[in-house]
Amino acid sequence: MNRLAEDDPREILKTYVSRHGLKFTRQRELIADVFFNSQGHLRVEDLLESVRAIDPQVSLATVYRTMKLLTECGLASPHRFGDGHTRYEPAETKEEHHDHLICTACGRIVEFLNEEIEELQHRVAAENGFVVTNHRMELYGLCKRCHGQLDQ
Amino acid sequence: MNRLAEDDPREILKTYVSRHGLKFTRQRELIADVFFNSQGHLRVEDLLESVRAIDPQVSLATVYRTMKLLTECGLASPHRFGDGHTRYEPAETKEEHHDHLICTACGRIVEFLNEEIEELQHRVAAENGFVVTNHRMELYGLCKRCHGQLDQ
DNA sequence: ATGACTGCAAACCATTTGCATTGAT
DNA sequence: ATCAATGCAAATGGTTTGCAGTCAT
Repeated sequence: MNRLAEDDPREILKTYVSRHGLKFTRQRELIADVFFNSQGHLRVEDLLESVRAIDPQVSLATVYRTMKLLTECGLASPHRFGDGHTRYEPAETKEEHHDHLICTACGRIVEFLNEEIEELQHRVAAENGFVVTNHRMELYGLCKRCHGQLDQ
Repeated sequence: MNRLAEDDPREILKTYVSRHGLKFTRQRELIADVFFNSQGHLRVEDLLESVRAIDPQVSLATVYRTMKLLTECGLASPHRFGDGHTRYEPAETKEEHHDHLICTACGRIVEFLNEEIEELQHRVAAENGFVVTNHRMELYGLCKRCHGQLDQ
């Protein structure tokens, strides 16, 4: 539960930024804070809204630029679930990779882990001569609630 | 090898179109022909190029509209592999669903089938209360050729 | 002081759409 | 003849970028 300094995303960002001759601005700090304290799967527009609740001057462009920066330093990862919006979630480590279930009725997004599938993916890739660096797997359908509602 | 009339995409399109009060135009026929005689995974721009080699008057908008129509009648399926372009491939039947391996170096796209993974996907979904209607799985990495080149 | 960052507005770019004309039925 | 489809150009919408002023170092 206790977060060590070297695991704190804010510290990672600070280090990355300084090592690259970049600057740790008020906006970057705010956007990163909002992002890491959110539930994930947020669109840039959503982040902007939350950010502007605190500082109404922040621009959309800056949120885009900051999320790109967070992606570069390995703290965020973008996902596109097909609704034309890029959604960001805190980056995962290799050991805790997860995939997504997306409810096409209510938009709910559920994360899941499955080691067996991961292994099979690597096996299939190897059979085809590929070395996999990353993958995406999304299962679209109806969640329990929406499936129930459609039944009479 | 012999394609029956009811399996011929052109016939399926003709039927769909007439049942819906739509028209089987010269452009639709041409675009469908080009599409079904191509290797798949083509962008709309690519299709337009091939189509214009035969009829230079065809517009981009018509190719977009036709690919949407082919998708509606179940003959084509769109994929987005993350380069900002929608790619179309001939629709698959339920029994022959496949997924993709994408080489991030040369762009090569390889299709594969894996029943085991499909089963696991449904199991995982069920465990989370989901009924899956469709899914996407893409494995990104380096194909044999590109992987070899990077080695010294 | 330097040069990276920001906010703004304009640009991008794949895709969609309005409209007058054309063409399949 | 009817009304859907086409070609064109303009619009859309998420995202990016140029630029002049601002701010972290």
